[in-house]
Amino acid sequence: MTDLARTPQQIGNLVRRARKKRDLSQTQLADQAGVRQETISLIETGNPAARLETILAVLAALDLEFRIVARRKAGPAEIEEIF
Amino acid sequence: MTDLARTPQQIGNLVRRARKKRDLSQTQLADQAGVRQETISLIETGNPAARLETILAVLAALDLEFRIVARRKAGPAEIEEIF
DNA sequence: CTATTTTATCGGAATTAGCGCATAATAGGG
DNA sequence: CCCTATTATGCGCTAATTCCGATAAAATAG
Repeated sequence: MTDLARTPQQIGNLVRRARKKRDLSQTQLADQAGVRQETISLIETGNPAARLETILAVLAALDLEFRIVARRKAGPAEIEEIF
Repeated sequence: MTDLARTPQQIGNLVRRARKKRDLSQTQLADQAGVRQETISLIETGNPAARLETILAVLAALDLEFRIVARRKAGPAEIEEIF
């Protein structure tokens, strides 16, 4: 489970994986994050213009958080981290 | 340097610190990130509705990146991480 | 294969980022 | 102190999220 989050797609994939690991539906996660199911759908599919506060709310609902770190050269495991 | 980024404010502060460490003005950073100086100003002051792609572009311009990790209990050093 | 859950999508309304252009306000150096 | 570089705001505009209320479409269960 790579936690690298350089693109909206990667973030969306990580959100989806974390949500499924907790056996939550988009609707359930949406409720906990205070947003709509539609919004979760957009985020998981990589909406690049999502609002920062929305992403943060979703991560918090999943007991996750961002960390800002020095950019590292992407290793083989991270290349094209689509799924 | 705490890289915890739970709120737009924390992210803004981290961006500002990283920018200054590199001796860049908002205008210079804006150019590198492909946005406007005003946008950098807003981000640094904690604009909660900033677009995700904008934040990612700014971080990339600073050679930084997000990582998504399990939320940890905020230690004493992170409490009220305003500056 | 059918029914139910889950996810993706639609129209409209409201809100707001980010752009262009421009200028106050603030900070810093000489 | 003053002048300059830097940062914070301003207005009009376009574009796009997000909300609301629903509903297709897709996936899963029975």
